[in-house]
Amino acid sequence: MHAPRATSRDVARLAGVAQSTVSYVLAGKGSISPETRERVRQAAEQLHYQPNLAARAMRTRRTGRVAAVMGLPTYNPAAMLAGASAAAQGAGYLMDVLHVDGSIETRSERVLELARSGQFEGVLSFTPLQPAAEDLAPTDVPVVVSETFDDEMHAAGELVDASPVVAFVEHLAALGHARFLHVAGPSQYASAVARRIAYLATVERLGLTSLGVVEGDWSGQAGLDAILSLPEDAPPLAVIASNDLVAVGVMRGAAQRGWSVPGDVSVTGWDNADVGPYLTPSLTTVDTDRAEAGRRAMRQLVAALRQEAAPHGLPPLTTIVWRESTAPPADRTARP
Amino acid sequence: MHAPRATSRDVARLAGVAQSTVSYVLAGKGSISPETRERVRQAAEQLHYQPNLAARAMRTRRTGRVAAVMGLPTYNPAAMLAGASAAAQGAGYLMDVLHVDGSIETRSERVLELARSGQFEGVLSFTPLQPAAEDLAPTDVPVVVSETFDDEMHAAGELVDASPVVAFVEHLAALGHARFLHVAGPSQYASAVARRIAYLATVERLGLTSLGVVEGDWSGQAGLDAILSLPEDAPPLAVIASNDLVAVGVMRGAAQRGWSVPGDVSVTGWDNADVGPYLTPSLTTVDTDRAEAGRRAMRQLVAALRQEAAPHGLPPLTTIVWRESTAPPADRTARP
DNA sequence: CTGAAAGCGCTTACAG
DNA sequence: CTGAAAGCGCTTACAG
Repeated sequence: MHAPRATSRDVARLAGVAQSTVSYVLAGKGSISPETRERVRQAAEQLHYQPNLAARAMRTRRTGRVAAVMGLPTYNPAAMLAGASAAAQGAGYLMDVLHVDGSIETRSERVLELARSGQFEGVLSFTPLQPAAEDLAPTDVPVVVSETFDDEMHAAGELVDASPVVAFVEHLAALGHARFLHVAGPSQYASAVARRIAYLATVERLGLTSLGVVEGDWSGQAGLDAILSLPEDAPPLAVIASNDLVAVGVMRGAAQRGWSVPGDVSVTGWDNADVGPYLTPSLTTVDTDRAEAGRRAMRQLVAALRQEAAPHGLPPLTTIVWRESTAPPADRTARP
Repeated sequence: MHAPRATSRDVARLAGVAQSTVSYVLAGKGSISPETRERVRQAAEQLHYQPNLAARAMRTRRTGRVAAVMGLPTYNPAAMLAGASAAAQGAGYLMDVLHVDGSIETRSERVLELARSGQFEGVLSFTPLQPAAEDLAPTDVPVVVSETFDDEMHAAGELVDASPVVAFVEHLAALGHARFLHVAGPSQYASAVARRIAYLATVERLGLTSLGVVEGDWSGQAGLDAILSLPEDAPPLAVIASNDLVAVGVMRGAAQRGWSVPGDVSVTGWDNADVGPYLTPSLTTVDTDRAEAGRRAMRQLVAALRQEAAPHGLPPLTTIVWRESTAPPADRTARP
């Protein structure tokens, strides 16, 4: 049943040629006669021959692999990894995914180990690292940290990230909303900070009232608690939640207090989760093109490998999806 | 800034010893004097020396790595991979994650390539493969397909998988429900088939009425469509949905038709998604211990690597979480 | 206690 | 057109 692993030597023996000839034939290099070529190919086929990549890597000093490192999983990273993987393959690399966790120091150390292990030609990190990490890696093994998920406050990331918050507040104000609440993400996250700043700036610029910024942990409970702690006269108001799960918590809180959504409480999410369109009311949210984010990040690594400049000034990855959870405020004075 | 990659030769030169001595010291083998040991260790530290794993693998014929192969991502695989990774590390292996897609033939071929590449000591597949794949791999590279997600109908997997369906129907019947509907998953999935069989058998055994089994694609739309196509006199009924997303679609469908949940329509999900507790009503569902599933699968691979028997007869991985979406049927005759 | 040497399976200049 | 040989960086018997 089981096949023993064949080496190029085995193939050479079966084909009656030198081992180096096998190597030439399979690499498509050298000048080998068509007959020999065919004999070798058949022998290789018959033995299910496949080059030992460890040996090849040692000889060529090229592994053809890059590592993609992730920390705590961002909400459904599959699409992002698919994009990165496709970009890697397009450039002639295979991508492995590795998970690291612990403090930023631990993660940085672990990434350096990967870079020094000789297993990878480059490392793309989707988790923040110490700035020094990119410099401590071996000369020929670039380490690139994806800006998309960086903990630092890059100007580009900041603006791109927060622009939907501005659009949300402006649109809701145009619908007639004057009172807002923001259930923010934890302030360790650059994206959470950027959105909070954008929220406060926009509310002030438009002369609106903010009932506050509540810091949450991206959980449904955070949204629920935020609503339950509001005064009875809070509605009508508009809530900018840090993600869809928080927004669902907000909706439940509203239901518990007898406030209607979207009339008494309009709410926006972030992430475009699968359930969004099927909630009642369906949820207004932000869709992020994760596959494109992955592709862009990998292209940065490939540019570093080729010692080229990385592409710049690309369009934002986010799109707003308007649904039923955002509407003009209900006229509460007209109520029974 | 950048450090060139150091080899054991570099360390030996710096420490003033033979290259083989470096190897002995770092492996903790051989009998090396404490002084030499210390000199070598310091030199290695100073140069950030780290053994080239490709070279080590070639010499030892051991890579210390196993591959975990996934197809289309199961709903949030992170916990499962974390469990598998922990089990691998506990057994002295590093785990890489690779994604494969395409037909079952393509995937099987790709997995065999991995097994023959010399990069991995074993392969654990979380995606179904052709039965022959496990036999065509090299003698010393076991390929194990995780039963948890197998497409084939294993007796064990079948029973374990479907038991919550039995419990759902029994419990709902005890609450007074007599009319049921099942929105099933696609019949290519073993789990979908097992649940459908369990549903039909239980409904019949208890003398209940089934309004049918609708085959869906795990989407919210499937749940929505199933409800919209029911006759006006369908309620009160209980819907067994194939997952939480489908269940949310069912809830939206009920809202559109003016049917209350859980009074007119009780509904159960599957997966214990994050949003479940915050929906209105909150969703009764099935929680699967994904980390344990990953651990068990990896233990099977490790058992194969050690040529030991795999553990058997383990308790099920599922727990039912009862919430608000399941309740006694409303008395519709008493309605306005 | 330490070092010289073989060899893992490959690729690639080089000699025939 | 083909083959013998070196060497990638390691580990490990073996000789001193």
